[in-house]
Amino acid sequence: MNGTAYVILGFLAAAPRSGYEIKSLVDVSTRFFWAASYGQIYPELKRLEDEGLVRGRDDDAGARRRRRHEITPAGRESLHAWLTAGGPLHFELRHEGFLRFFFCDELGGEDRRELLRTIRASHEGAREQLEAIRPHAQEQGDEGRSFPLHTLEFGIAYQEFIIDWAERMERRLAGGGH
Amino acid sequence: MNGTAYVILGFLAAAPRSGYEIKSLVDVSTRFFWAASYGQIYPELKRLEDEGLVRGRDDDAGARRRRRHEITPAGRESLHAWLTAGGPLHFELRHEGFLRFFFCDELGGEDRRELLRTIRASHEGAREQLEAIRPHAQEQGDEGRSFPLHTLEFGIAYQEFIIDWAERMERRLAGGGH
DNA sequence: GCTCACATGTAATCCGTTACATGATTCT
DNA sequence: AGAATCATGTAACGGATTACATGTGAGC
Repeated sequence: MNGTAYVILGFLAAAPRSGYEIKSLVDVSTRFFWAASYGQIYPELKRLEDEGLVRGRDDDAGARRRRRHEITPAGRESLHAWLTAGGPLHFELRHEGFLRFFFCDELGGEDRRELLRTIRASHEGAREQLEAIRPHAQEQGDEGRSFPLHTLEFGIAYQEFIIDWAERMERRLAGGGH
Repeated sequence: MNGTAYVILGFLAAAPRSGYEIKSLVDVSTRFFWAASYGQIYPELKRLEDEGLVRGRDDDAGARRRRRHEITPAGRESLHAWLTAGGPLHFELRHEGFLRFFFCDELGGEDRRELLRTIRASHEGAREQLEAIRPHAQEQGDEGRSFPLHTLEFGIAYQEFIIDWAERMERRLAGGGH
């Protein structure tokens, strides 16, 4: 079972959802530290159904064709087991900006500062996207789920940490000359 | 061309290397924000050779069978073009700890604090690994390449930022109750 | 003599994205 | 009428890891 399976179970634990809804929720919440695409979600929903962790039923209530997925008791158990499991946590970062920065000795001073501006700009963009999501997290908070908002606030602080670092480094390289 | 190709070009820009050496260098430097395995490096070296960005020769100097790879002028150009390219930077984070934290409303107070301790412990581990690498980065600094050390120091600060957040959140959840 | 580090590669597999194909409904 | 959104899926592809296969040389 991979992380994406638990994203699905996690959202289904709060309410039954369609695959489309799960994807939309991911896009306004977990995507900055755990993204997921349709190409994963639909096959994974089927797999979870086969394993008995999710039950899917064609939904005739609305006008539109739609498949409603519910978490099963076994699914809840599996989710809880994952949430409380010991052992190492999967952690993976791929950051092209830092990779370039690492090789910055190959560059001149102006190119270096330009790179830092690019890094800063991209994290400022990410911060804005997170800020745009805040209303959704706040709604979750109003409904008694406070951790989506905690997570979002961490995410914003995380972006700001990198932005501040880039700023400091820009100034340092500007001062030191080259 | 993917990021891993540029890791290779970046290291070859400083000195000719074998595939094995490149992998070893990655493991003591870029792996925390850009990892690479043999399964990527060897085929990628071949591909870069086919494209004329790298020249590989069987090395008879040492006793051991070994293939020595040099960057070509075209390779240097390609590296420089990548280092100074505009446009968005690839950035990807997958963090199982935050994913769990996001779904923490499903848990009780003690389980939440335990999760935060697990998150903190894993980043403390990462920080130690980075500290262990410091001598290598310092050597690079002594040889005139200062950005590996800058990058490492950022990496350590990054780990500490997350550790501090986890600590604060632990205290907050301990105080406020569940 | 044994083990560790050096050294090169490939194959299977996994995980994930992108693009495609299809179609209904709602909003303007 | 047309565009956007809701909705479900698959196929092709790419990127990366893991495990495997093989062998040499250096130091204990």
